Amino acid sequence: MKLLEIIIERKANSLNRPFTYYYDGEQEVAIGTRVKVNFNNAIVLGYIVKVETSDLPLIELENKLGFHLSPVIEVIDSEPLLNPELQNLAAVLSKRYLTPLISFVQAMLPPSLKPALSSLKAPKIAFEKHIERLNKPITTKLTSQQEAILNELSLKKSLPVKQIKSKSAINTLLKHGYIRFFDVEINRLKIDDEVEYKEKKLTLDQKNAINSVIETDKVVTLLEGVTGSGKTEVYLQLTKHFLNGGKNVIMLVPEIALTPMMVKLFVYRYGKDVAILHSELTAGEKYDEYRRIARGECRIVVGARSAVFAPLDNIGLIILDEEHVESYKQDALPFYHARDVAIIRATNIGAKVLLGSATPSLETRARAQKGVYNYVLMNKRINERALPLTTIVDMTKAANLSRASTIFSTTLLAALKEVIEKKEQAILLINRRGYSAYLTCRSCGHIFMCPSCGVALAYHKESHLLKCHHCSYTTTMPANCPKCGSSFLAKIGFGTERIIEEVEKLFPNVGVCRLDSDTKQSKRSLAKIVDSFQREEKQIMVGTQMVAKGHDFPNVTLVGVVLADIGLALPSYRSNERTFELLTQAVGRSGRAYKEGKAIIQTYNPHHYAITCGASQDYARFYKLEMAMRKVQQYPPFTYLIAVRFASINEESLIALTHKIAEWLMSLKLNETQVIGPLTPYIAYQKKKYHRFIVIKFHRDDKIKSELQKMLDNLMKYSDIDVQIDVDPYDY
DNA sequence: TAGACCCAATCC
DNA sequence: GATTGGGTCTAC
Repeated sequence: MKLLEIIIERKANSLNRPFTYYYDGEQEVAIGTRVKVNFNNAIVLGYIVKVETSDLPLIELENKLGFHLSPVIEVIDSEPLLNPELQNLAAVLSKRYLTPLISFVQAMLPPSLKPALSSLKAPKIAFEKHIERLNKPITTKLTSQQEAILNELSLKKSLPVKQIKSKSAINTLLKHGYIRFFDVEINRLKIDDEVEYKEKKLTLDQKNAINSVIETDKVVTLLEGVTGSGKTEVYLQLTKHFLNGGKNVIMLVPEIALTPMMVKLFVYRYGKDVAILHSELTAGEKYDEYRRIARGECRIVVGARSAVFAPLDNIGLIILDEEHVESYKQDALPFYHARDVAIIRATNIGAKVLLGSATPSLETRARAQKGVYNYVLMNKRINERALPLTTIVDMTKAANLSRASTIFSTTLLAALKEVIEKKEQAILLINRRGYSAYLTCRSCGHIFMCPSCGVALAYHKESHLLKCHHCSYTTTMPANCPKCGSSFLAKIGFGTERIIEEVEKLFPNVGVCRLDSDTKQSKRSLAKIVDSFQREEKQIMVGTQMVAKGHDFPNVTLVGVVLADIGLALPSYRSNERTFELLTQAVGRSGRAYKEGKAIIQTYNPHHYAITCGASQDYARFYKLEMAMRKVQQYPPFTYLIAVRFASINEESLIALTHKIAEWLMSLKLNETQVIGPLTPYIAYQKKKYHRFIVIKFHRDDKIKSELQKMLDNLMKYSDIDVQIDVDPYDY
């Protein structure tokens, strides 16, 4: 009889431990395969983490172990889902991030293979029916169609049935036993590789960068290269170098939807050796790609965040393009950062990591500066192109405001007019969806709030709804104030919809389109909007930060940031960095081809360095000033942060417990460690639960994680309180 | 995390 | 008398 230790699909801290079942069936059982079991009156899938054999009878085993043993209902897989390298990585990450092991195992696998009951209903292998020739000699008279099929079969060995027009010819050939059907596994993902690529001659900078990555004895290299310095070519040629050396490569990009070019280039260059993994693939496509990688049929994986877990063997290099982009951090369980996972994984297997960015995250840049990472700079643009001429408009100065519009300054209005007259294009960026930021009652001051989050609801004109931008709550636009009954409701602040309206009012005959997460509902509509703008059917595009990313519109000569300050006020130590990055990106959209570009930034903080440096695309200065700020405030990279988040239906017990935990953490008197809180988050009440959090700021992790682990173990008793730990949080 | 069990409130 | 909802407990 086999004793199996399994972890089950539930992602609760209190269940983050193995449970033992017995199995006396015939099938092979190994670490890393899934089993179906009965767990506390429910059928769940478990994932085997240990296998033991025993000759003792069941009753004696139960006595020895001290609990009742249940049988495994079914063994699902015939072989392990994860190779030993990934098994080990999951275990390491679970410890590092203080997160249930099962959540990492699930993150590593496509929906069809996840240890979760839902995987059994997910897509299976897809087949296509083919025919092949049997070696029975031809004894009957053949029609011309039958003959044609046999001829083709003698050349190609097998043919997909759906390619053959005449069903009856197939049937006759089958009946005579000349051919037979068989199934061929197919790949549901069709990759578009319509792009021209010629290997480019490298500049000196690029050659240096490539050699530096190859020659360094450090695991990580930061490639800081200004926009247009040719980082992509460095990635492609480094990939070639590693492939030639017999090693495989993972290429991570922030969001595939916004950077289709990178995928196309790799696919064009390496064809079937490339697999693609990202969240917009269907479950079937993910499954097919995953198996191709696991079977060793590919040598390069291009993908988003979770592709860092690709089951690729023999990895020599992991590249992260746009290393600073926040989407590399997963903001739900398991809270990992793809960059850190890449570094851990590469270190374990003796591979290298290349981080590329024009504006590296401060942590990365600081480590490069300190010599922890190898540091390569490429600050020459290949096609020397002037930076856009950027103007910062101080919206606190009355002289800058225009009579024609409450939103656009005279400067931005004039620039828009000029673009329209010249038949060029403009992008207007406003980092807020909807029509107005909130709705308030003119007579009593009531503000319409989300009942589940307690934040102001945004008014959306197109759908005529009040929407919560944090949860899915929506309600119809009320006619009267629920408090005083007044019908004088004011829409305060503005978003993309309002900007569109303003543009249409001011420039009635100009085509305008909107790009934000409301209009991008589906993959197709995003592409449609982008396409129509690309074909210059529309002259002005209004959108959220989405418009600032990736796309290349050669005829855009004006970028207007309607209100640059929105991000600055957000409660996070990273808000300056976010604002700087957004502005740098936005400004960089202007004048990308031969025409000279302009950018206009409207702000109430015209002297804030995040805004001035963003406007002038001065990363070096921003880095210096922001580092000074972080040092004073003791934020990363000068410290490490861990956020411990608590949630409960019962506010009183939540407050009591979080205070107790904060006091306990402080009483540990850990070296150079600061315990902050309990704090009330921006969204203090959500999904019927109250929220609090504690932040731990520290310089070195001597004991913190082990103490937090103790806390989690003790907290198992309090089932009415959820605890989540976010290592290296972004939203504090 | 989710089902089971218990108890009380609520309904026709 | 049956049904619904909330709180608590536990898992191999």
